[in-house]
Amino acid sequence: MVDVAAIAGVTTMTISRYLREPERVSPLTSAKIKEALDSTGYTPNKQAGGLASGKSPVIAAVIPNVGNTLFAETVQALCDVFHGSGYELLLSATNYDLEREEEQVRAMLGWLPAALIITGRRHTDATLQMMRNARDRGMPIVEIWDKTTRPSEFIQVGFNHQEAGVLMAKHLIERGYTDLAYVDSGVPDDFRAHERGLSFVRHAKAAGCTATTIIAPRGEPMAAGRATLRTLCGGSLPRALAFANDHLAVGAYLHAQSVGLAVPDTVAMLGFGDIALATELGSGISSVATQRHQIGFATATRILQELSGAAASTASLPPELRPEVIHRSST
Amino acid sequence: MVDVAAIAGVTTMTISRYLREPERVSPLTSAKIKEALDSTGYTPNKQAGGLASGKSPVIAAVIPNVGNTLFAETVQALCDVFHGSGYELLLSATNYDLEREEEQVRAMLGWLPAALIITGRRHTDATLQMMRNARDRGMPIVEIWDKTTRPSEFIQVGFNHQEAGVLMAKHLIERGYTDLAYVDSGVPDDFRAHERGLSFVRHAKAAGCTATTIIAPRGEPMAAGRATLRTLCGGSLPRALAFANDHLAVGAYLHAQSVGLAVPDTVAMLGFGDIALATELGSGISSVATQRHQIGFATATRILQELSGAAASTASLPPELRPEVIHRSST
DNA sequence: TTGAAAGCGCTAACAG
DNA sequence: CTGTTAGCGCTTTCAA
Repeated sequence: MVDVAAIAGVTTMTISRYLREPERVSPLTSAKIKEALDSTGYTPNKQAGGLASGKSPVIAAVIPNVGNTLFAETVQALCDVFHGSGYELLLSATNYDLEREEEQVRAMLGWLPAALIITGRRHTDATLQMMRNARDRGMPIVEIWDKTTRPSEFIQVGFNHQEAGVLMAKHLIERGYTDLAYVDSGVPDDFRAHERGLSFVRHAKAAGCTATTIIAPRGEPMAAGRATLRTLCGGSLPRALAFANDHLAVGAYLHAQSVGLAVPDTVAMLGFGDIALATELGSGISSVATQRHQIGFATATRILQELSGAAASTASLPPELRPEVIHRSST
Repeated sequence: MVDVAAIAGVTTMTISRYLREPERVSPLTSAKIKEALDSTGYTPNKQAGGLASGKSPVIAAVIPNVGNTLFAETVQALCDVFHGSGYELLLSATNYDLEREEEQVRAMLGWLPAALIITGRRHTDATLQMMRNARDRGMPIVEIWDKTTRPSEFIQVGFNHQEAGVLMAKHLIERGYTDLAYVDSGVPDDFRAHERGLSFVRHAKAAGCTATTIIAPRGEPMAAGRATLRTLCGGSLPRALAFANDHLAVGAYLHAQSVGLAVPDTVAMLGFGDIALATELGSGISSVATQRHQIGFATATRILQELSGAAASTASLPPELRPEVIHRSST
């Protein structure tokens, strides 16, 4: 910056001002600075800037797994919205491990990000402590992909997984099935999937149905779905299956196709997530649409709003992200 | 840090040292510092640290689209390897737009990242200039998902797309097909897909086959694949189709199933990317395996190597990431 | 409209 | 093993 200033014949202060509030620099000076800037290929050092100003144009996001389509699309939406707003995205993956989440959050907060996006509402005590501290210092903290029924201490952009579980049970019951099972994710810390399962089973039983939970093996999810159905075929096969996610459902559906099991006549299947494939496969797999892109979009929008100083009261609430069963032919 | 130092009864320098080189602090002092650290919940300010040390524990990655499974898995691998190494990942998405890429690179370089990961080898002149400058200052720059046959000015971790195109053509020719077509991606800036297509067609023609290129519509790729096949069925259907990516192939495959077109007897299909679904669908779609996880892994490993000061000569070359046709039943 | 001075929180280099 | 000094590159605040 010193070089640029020397070339333009001004002080660094003027350069700095030109970069942040160009309207406060005279047109003549601006022209000189512009030229100097081009000739040097200057890139402002953001660390120095952040240190001096106490803010940093970074937004931190902590996600279980970027490789998962659901989260990947949410992240993509974040990138899209933040692009052009001047914020960068600092990303980290926890691999569904709360300890690792804690480390990541600690590391990210060291960057004094303008906001923190974190997945879900379950965190270690230490993580929660850090989140509260940060919030109290004015940092917007958004929990995504979950939503409690009562008001929460952080902003939440997502939906209620208990309701989602009930929704799944209701759908199957309405379609006339009474012998149900929930195929749960094999990932121990995938709390949201387990939560849907619990309330699925609870609701189904309360409605007088048979309902059990089956845990899919870990590993590649489609293969796990396939394996689960294979195992079930060995014993007693429930009349209708609700899956923790579409990948499991797809795997099971494909297995059914390959062994000639009729869907939904012999076994009905309901997925969760509504990935593109659910529409395309066979005559369509019924699934719960979750608006994963919308979650990213709403989160980013809400954060930008908060950061631009819109009072919490005026800040419009995130749009309703209520999940919805998309009925296709597998149920 | 001043507070922590006061509580522990030492100077900030000792705290700083404890955090970075704990073995150089006496056990007694360490214990006190540890306690002070816990009691305050101190989080080091990374901007200040970076500014002072001239390095920053961040690695920048510029990717076309995080929502795409291929890149998402690469990114996931990056996260996994960098986790624990002390580096964070600064991520941005270009949406296959070189202008946007330029902006992003400029913004990211402002963080003085320890390394830069960028997708592909085509960039605007300004981007290239920035990359060269950075490299000359010692920053490892890695171009991923591509590889030129000649030595390149940057580190490349990926494979050669011309060879991949030839590979696809060869596979189909070996299987006895002579009336071929390449279904290209509808994304104009997906250069790598176009490049595979060009050499696919060139090789096929040189081998005496008929070969054309068909451009898939933009939009959701499976739907695009389906639409492409539907269109082709209206006119003359080539005997074998090579697709720019597996999503297109899957869409087309599903369309074939739904209209009762025999695969591969009426039309053969070869995908690219080898996503999990290619294995699972029907009796399997032949596809080119690209080791997308491996690309992330090799990139991260290589970068850590360079950063740990391993001389360029000793740094082991990234493992061979040669694509490979996985033959299943669709060809 | 521009500049001067001070300092953000940390670490490098050296001294003790 | 621990402390002192200086300064990273920028922005804030105030003065001209």
